[in-house]
Amino acid sequence: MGVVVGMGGRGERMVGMDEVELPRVLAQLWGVEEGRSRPGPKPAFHISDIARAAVRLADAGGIGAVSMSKVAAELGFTTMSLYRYIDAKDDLYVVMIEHAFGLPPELPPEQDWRARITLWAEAFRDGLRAHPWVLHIPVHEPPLSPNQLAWLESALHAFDGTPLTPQDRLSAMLLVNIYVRGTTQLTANMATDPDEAREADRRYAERLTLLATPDRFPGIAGAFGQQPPDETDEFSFGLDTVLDGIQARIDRIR
Amino acid sequence: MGVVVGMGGRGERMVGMDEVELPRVLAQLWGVEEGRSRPGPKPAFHISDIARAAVRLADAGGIGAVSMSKVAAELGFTTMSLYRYIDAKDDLYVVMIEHAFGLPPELPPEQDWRARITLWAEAFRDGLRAHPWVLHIPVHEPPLSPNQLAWLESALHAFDGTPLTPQDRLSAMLLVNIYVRGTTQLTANMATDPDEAREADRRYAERLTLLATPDRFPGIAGAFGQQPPDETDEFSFGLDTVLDGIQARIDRIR
DNA sequence: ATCAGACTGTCTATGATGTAAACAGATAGC
DNA sequence: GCTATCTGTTTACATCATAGACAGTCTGAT
Repeated sequence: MGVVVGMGGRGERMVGMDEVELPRVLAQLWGVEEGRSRPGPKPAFHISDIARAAVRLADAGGIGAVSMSKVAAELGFTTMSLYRYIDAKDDLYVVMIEHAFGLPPELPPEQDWRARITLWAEAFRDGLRAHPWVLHIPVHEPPLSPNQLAWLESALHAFDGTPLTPQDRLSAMLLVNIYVRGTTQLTANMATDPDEAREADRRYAERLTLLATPDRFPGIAGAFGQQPPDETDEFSFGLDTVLDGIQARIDRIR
Repeated sequence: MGVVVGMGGRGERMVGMDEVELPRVLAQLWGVEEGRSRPGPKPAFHISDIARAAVRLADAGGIGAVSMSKVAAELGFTTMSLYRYIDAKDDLYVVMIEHAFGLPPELPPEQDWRARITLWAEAFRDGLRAHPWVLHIPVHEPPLSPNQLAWLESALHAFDGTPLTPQDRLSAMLLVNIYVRGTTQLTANMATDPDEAREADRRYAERLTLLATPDRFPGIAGAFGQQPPDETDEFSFGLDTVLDGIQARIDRIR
């Protein structure tokens, strides 16, 4: 069992563990950072400081407010100092998400799967609402970081006690995950300022009424003509529909 | 009924119609471009040429391959010439999506809602698979362009004949829309080259096995341990679950 | 105690990028 | 023909991600 540092296929810096190469970020997040003392000056800060600063910037000004130089400035260091801790901007996104979400909620085992996955979904939604910029981060690869996997694992456990197969649980989890992401993206208006969000909604309704006239787009006109339902109700209403679908699948097995 | 050109709230160039201001892109897409002859040289090309060139670039090299200068070069013009047709990069995205998707499929009225929305979902999925970069475009505002609204309208009509209220139909449509986007994003591996996609899948499985050990993450290990199901089956399986949920809602009304 | 080598933060530099401003030529209606 | 307006182009700038070289700092081996 050795540790090797080298370059991966796409020119990434890699840390080898047991023959399997991991990008440095993942190795760091999983705590593979060997604690042994090494020559050279002590690091002035830690990858988590970077995450904290970046999340602070993103919470305040959206993902566009996060740049290597701005994060570095927030920490009081030069831009290039960040590269001693993080190999690339994409890796910064990984640690940001990891830091913003933390660990998933505890799911009470005494409740049924429906209550549990609902709890999970609401916690996920709350996380996304608190950090809407997460939805603007381009996803290139499936999750491998500790907290992300913990959330995944947590959701899968919500289906304990059901007759669903492991793959079924994965599909079901995916469905709920997708649903929460999707509605939050469309519902929680993507503006940093709430006033601006309200204004954007108003403008959208105005333009839609202008363009989607009842003669050309009767369906749209009908659906948007009424007043919009409460945001939270809308969420659980849609989620219930998804869960009804999963329930139907369970019933079909039994 | 007059037309006014001015500046909107966020400094956008606007074209006023009936008191409601529209960003120039939307006005162009909706064909408000007054055909009257004007002084000055004739435009060398059209907004749709830009869309075509940009889509070509994105299809070949992903959304990252689309920049104002690359698109301009593709057309044989200078970068800045594009700004005579398009106000900003975000507007380019709008016309790209509009051009890439075109009109929605015709939904056969003689079939039931389930067959119709399935057809719609599959067409949408096919569009996303043909132009995966669409999923990488940051969405700041809800859709207002002609083809996008046509797709929306089309999906709503799939529920004709059901007892669902207009809002219910909107929720149901949203659910299907979200589902297709979500699965496609996670399923259709986001690499341009299929070989590279397979390689990425292999690497992911490898790393997941390393990190998500059965003792720490039994759920994940169990779900990913088996071999992955066929992509298309997976799609319809999940979609059926969503539709079962909608069916349950219909049943509850009846 | 010394010292080589590894590691630190910084400085400088490069190539993209999105877009503003000023410009010279083209053209339609007067 | 004149003038206003529109065209594509040139030049310019701020921002960005990141590579490379550098001088100082610390540790472990000698």
